[in-house]
Amino acid sequence: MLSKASEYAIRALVYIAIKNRDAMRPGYREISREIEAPEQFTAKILQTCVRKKLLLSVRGRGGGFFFDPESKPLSLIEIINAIEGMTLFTRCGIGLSRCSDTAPCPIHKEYAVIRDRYQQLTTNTTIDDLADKIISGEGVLNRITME
Amino acid sequence: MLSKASEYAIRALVYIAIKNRDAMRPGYREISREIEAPEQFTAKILQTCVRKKLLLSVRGRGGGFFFDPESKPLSLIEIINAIEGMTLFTRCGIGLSRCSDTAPCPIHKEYAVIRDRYQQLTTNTTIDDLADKIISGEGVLNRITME
DNA sequence: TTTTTTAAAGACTTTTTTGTCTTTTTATAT
DNA sequence: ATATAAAAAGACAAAAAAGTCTTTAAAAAA
Ligand code: FES
Ligand code: FES
Repeated sequence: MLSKASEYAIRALVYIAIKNRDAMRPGYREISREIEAPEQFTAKILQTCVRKKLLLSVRGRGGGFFFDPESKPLSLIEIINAIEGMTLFTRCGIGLSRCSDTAPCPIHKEYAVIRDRYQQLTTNTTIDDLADKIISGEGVLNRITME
Repeated sequence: MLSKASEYAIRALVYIAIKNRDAMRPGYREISREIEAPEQFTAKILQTCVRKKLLLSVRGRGGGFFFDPESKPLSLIEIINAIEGMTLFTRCGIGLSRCSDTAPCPIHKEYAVIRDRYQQLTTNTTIDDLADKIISGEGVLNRITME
C-alpha cells in the first residue's frame, strides 16, 4: 500500500496536469482543496516534487505549480520513488530482510508476480494518462460530489 | 505492503506449525530467534493471535504456542485481518476516501485487479501450505544461513 | 509447598509518518 | 517603492507503528 504522501502526490500532480492544459498554474491551497488533502502537507509534498525535478513552480503573484512542457511523460513509479523510495517493489512479501530468487521465502513465487505487475502498472501509467481519464469523465480525483 | 506486525505473525505461525508437526510447542523466545523478529514484539503479536482464536497457548513449564489440530486450515488473510484489518484489500489505490466501482478513481480498474489477486493469494494460501514448503526445502523463514 | 518456567498484561519508549504553524523569500501588481 | 500574493523553509506537534520493560498469572516440576 502506498504511503499517504505518495497518494497525495499522485492526486496533486494529476490535478496540476489538468489545470496546465488550460494554461493555469494552481497553488497548493486550490490543489489541496480539490484533491481533499491537508493544505500544508500537500505544500510540503509538492516542494519535494519540485526539489526532485518532477515539477516546476514559480513564487509570487500569479505563481503556482506546473510541468515543463518539454519534459517526458511522468510515470507514477517516478513519483512513488521520489516520495517513499522503491521498497514496495523490492521488499519480501513476508518481511525477510531481502527478497531473493535463489533463497526464496515460501510465497516468493506467487507474491513476486503480483508485486511485479504492480510495478509494471505504475511504470506504464503516466500522470497524463490519469489526467485524460479525469477529463473524459472516466474517473474522479475526489469524493466531493457523490453518486 | 503488509505491516511488520503482520509479517512477523505469518512467519511466527508458520514456524509454530512446523514445530507442532514434531509434537513441539515453541515459546516466543525460540520463535523470535528463528524468524529473526524482536522478542517482546513477537510475544505481543502472538498474544493477539491467541486472543483472536487463531492459535492456542499454554503457560508454565513445557508450555508454548500451538494450533488446535481440529481447527480448519488457517489462511494468510485471516492472520492479516486479525493483525491489521482488511484495508489493504479495500482501500483506493490513490487514497480516495473509499474505493468505488461506480465512481472510480483513474486507476481503479487496473489497480483493483492486482489488489484482488493479492487477496486471492492470501485467501487461498494457508499456514500449512507455507510450512510444507519450508519442510521440503522450497523456501526459508529467515536469513540466518545465507547462500 | 516452593521453585521454575512459561505466557499474559499493561505501561512505557522510540521511531516513523502525518500534519501544522510561522517566518522568509521571490515575484508581480499597484 | 510598496503592498500583495505566492512558494520555500524549517521548526514544531500529533498520531500511528514498532519495539521494550516490568509485573502478574498459571502450570508443572522438584
Ligand atoms: S523472498 Fe519473500 S517475496 Fe521474495
Ligand atoms: S476508486 Fe481508486 S482503486 Fe477503486
